[in-house]
Amino acid sequence: MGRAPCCDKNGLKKGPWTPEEDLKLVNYIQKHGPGNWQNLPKNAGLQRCGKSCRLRWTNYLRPDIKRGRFSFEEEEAIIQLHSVLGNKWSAIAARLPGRTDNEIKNYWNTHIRKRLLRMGIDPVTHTPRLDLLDLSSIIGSSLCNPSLLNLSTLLGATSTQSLFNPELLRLASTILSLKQHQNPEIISQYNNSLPENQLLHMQQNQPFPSLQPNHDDINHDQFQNPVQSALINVDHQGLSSNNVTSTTNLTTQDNINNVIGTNIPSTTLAENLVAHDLPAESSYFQNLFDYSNKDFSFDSVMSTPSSSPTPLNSSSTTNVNSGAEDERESYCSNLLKFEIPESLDISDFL
DNA sequence: AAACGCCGCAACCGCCGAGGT
DNA sequence: AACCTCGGCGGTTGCGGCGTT
Repeated sequence: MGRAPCCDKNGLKKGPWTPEEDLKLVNYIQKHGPGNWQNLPKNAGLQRCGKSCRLRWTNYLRPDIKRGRFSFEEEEAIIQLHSVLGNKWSAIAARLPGRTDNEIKNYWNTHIRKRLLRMGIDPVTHTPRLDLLDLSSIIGSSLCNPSLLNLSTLLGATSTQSLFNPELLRLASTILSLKQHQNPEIISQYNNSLPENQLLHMQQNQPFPSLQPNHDDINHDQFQNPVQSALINVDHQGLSSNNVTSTTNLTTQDNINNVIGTNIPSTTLAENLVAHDLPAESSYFQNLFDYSNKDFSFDSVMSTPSSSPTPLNSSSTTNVNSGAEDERESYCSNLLKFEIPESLDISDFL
């Protein structure tokens, strides 16, 4: 393990520590305490530099170090703390008893960071970014489970099953914008059925405003974005499966595929979470969605999901970590599924 | 079974700030 | 004020293990 000795200047050893060296270091510190690291190796009879001894002690030999896999709670804490503190590993480690900054840094770089990237979440800003989304893995996981291929569910084929989450909106945004460039005539045909003001939203092709957690200065007007308009238009302008199948034999999937010109399987965020091995009940994602939800200002208009036994908490901008377990589950439900009541006229909110 | 490539992680490197002289 | 030492921190490296071909 570790870097091999690259030099041996000053007669000091480098590279992996032997059990004998560890024993010497532990014995010395147990007797005398760390004290001056510069003098420690000489006094302890070690052919190491003080820095090397300090690192070995703080990162490996310290008795209060907790070894082994990170628990879900620890992992969640790391993600949340990182969203606040950034790469301040020592500050994060200070809040995780028994874990060292080096261990947390390694775990972040080898596990969490990659997982966030796969999910299309920028590990630096903690905001959803479609350009980071590993579509191939999502598509792959969807292909393995044909039941996930129901794009009509994603885009709200029935008004009681509408799903709204920023990642899917972002996905749809890019798909639509890409196809707008590739097949402008198709988009144009589709747009002909839309009111002018809604058409404008779709053609603006602007990126989503950044959904930065942990900031209070959320712009509540940000929910008026072209993607959301587009998706709501899809829902309201006759692309629902009921309307479509009543006039043609095409399914909503077919219609969407016609619009975007390709077969894009869909999956819900919950399925993504499962597929990427991240616990769906993570409050990090509750928060992430919470802020997205805040952006969209939908929290005040959403009704209780029919599939959820827990009423939607109307004050979704509160700190989810301080709530009781049922509240946590409620937020989880909100994270994973948004539903719009049949009677609700969404255009009122646009 | 061997070769290859990827991944995890311990350890090193270089920089920086605090404190002492 | 300038210099030096020390400790801390974040970034990077590269070996060993493991899975895949």
